[in-house]
Amino acid sequence: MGRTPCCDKAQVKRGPWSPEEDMVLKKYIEGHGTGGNWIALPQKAGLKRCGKSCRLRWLNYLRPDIKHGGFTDEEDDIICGLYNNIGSRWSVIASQLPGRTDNDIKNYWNTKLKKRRTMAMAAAQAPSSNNTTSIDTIVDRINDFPRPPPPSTSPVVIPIVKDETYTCDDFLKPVVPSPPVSATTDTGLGFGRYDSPPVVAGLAGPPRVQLNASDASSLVTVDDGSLYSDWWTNGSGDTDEFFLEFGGEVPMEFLTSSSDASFFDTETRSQVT
DNA sequence: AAGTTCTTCAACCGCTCCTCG
DNA sequence: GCGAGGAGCGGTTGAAGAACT
Repeated sequence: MGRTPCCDKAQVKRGPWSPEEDMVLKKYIEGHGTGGNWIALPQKAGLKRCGKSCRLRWLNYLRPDIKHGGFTDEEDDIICGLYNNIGSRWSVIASQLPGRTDNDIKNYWNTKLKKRRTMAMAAAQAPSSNNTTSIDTIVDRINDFPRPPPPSTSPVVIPIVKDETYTCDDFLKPVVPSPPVSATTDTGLGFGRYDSPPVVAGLAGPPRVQLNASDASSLVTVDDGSLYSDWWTNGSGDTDEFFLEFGGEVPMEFLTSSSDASFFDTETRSQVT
């Protein structure tokens, strides 16, 4: 038994809204308000639409003072900065941008800003001409990487945007301070997803980091000729995001192959296939 | 000019959260 | 305290138009 659907899909119209439907919905809400009940609204307004569809149409398109497109540089910076701080909390980000909807911002991020960030990451990581780089450089790059916030059970604090300066072009500078570095661990610096011990690729054992080559940033050859990489991964399955905290002296020591998704055992420091 | 690929964004889906009885 | 139902949210899809070959 699934849950009762909010409306009968066979009875409601779907797809793009016609100007007539827009007018009916707009006039009804302007005259009566939503009544705090979107499910009942379409019937009252005489629309053959699902209540959720009406809500979405109103909030994302018909609502007064909505701005579409034409994001300013300042808005770009705010979105980038907030994404850096709180991740894909589009509704929270939208609340900081008057006239913008979460859907608009989400689309804008996915089509424009995400690409820009990817390019910025690639540029920041481009190996030097002799194809080697120092460990210090790698540590700097890793520290400068934008990263999603660590999981937290504490309430989300909405940043006060006006008191902070964000620049998209300078997006690699983290707004969130990096976690404190332990002086005793020598396992590198990075972050990714933590897979609960019993369920990673059917293997039991210690925690493992899932590395997904498609999301991993480029490997870098360091002075001694060995390969290093910071990384950013989406992982898959039932995973919990976490920050791996590594020491500052040796940033990474893993992953000499960048082929398909692989797992890295943080305890044995070996790749698990 | 025609076909193909890419980009954009409105809309849908399914999930979680919240409220109320 | 519990369950039902509505609201809200984020991820994803797909149609339409633009750009490219």
